[in-house]
Amino acid sequence: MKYQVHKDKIEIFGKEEFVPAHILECGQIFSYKKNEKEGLDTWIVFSRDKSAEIVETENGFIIKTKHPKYFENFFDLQTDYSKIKKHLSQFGILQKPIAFGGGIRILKQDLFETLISFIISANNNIKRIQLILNRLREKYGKGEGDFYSFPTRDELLLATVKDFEQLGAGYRAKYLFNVLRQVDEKTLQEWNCLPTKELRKKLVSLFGVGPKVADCILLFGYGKQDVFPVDTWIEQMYHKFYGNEIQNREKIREILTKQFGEYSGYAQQYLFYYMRSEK
DNA sequence: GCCCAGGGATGCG
DNA sequence: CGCATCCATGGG
Repeated sequence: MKYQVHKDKIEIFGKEEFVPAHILECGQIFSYKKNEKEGLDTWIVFSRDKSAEIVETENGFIIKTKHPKYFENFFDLQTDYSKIKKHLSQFGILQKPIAFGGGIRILKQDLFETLISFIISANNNIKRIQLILNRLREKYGKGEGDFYSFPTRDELLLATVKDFEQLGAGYRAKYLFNVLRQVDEKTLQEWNCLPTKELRKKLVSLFGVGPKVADCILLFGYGKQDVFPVDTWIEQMYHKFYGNEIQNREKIREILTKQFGEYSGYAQQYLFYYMRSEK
C-alpha cells in the first residue's frame, strides 16, 4: 500500500487496504469515536496518551496526528495485506468475510492498555466495554486537551475494587485490582522477547486473563499472528461451518490455529467482523 | 423474566 | 485432567 509520512499527518493512497470502519469496528479496539463533518465520516482514534484523526479524501485518507511515526506502526502500514488476503482466499470459508472486511488491518496497540481493556471485555458486550473504558479514562487518565489519556498503572493503583465496580466493571473489578499488582508496563514489554507459547503462559498466569483474553493481547498487543482468539462469535461461526460435534473452546482453538497457522490472527479478524455484521 | 455479550475463577469428582 | 457453577450489568 502506498502511503507517505509527514510531520503532522500520514497520507494514505487508495481505499482498498485501509478502511477505517473495518479497522475500528472489527472489535480489536474500543477507544475511538466516529464523527460526521459535512456529510463525511471522520474518525478519532485514541492510543495511550496519543490521538489521531482520520479524514477521507478523494483518493484515500489522511491521518492527522502529532505522532505520525507512532501511528505508522500502530496502523501496521508497512505490512502488505494484499498478500495476506490472497493467501487466505484459498479457504472457501473466508471468501465472503474478506470481501466484506477487506480493509481490515491488525493494530499494534499498547500492551498495558490492551491488557486492561480485554480483561474488561470478558463476557461483556462492546458497547458496555467502550462505556467502562471511557469512564476509566475520564476518572484516572490525564487531560490531553480534547480527550483523556489511558491511565498508567501507577494512576490505576489509586483505585479500589469499589471504584472499579462503580465504573460498571461488575465482577471484573477484582480482576483489575489484582492484575495491577501483578505486572507493570515494563514487565509486559520485557515479555516481548519470549516465543508465543511461553508468552501465552505468562499472560494466562495473570488474574482475569484466560485463554481467550491472552490470545487477544498476543494478537492486538504483541503482534503475534499465530493465535486464534475463540469467543462466543467464533464459537458460533465454528458450529455453523464445521458442525456441532466439538463444544470445547480449547479444541476449537487448536483446530483453527492448526488450519490457519501463522495467518490465524488475520483469519480470525475477518471471520469475527463478518459474523457480527450478520446481526 | 430470560438470554446474551470478544470468559474466567473456583470447586468438585 | 474435564466439567459445572457462579459471577455484575444492561440491552433485546
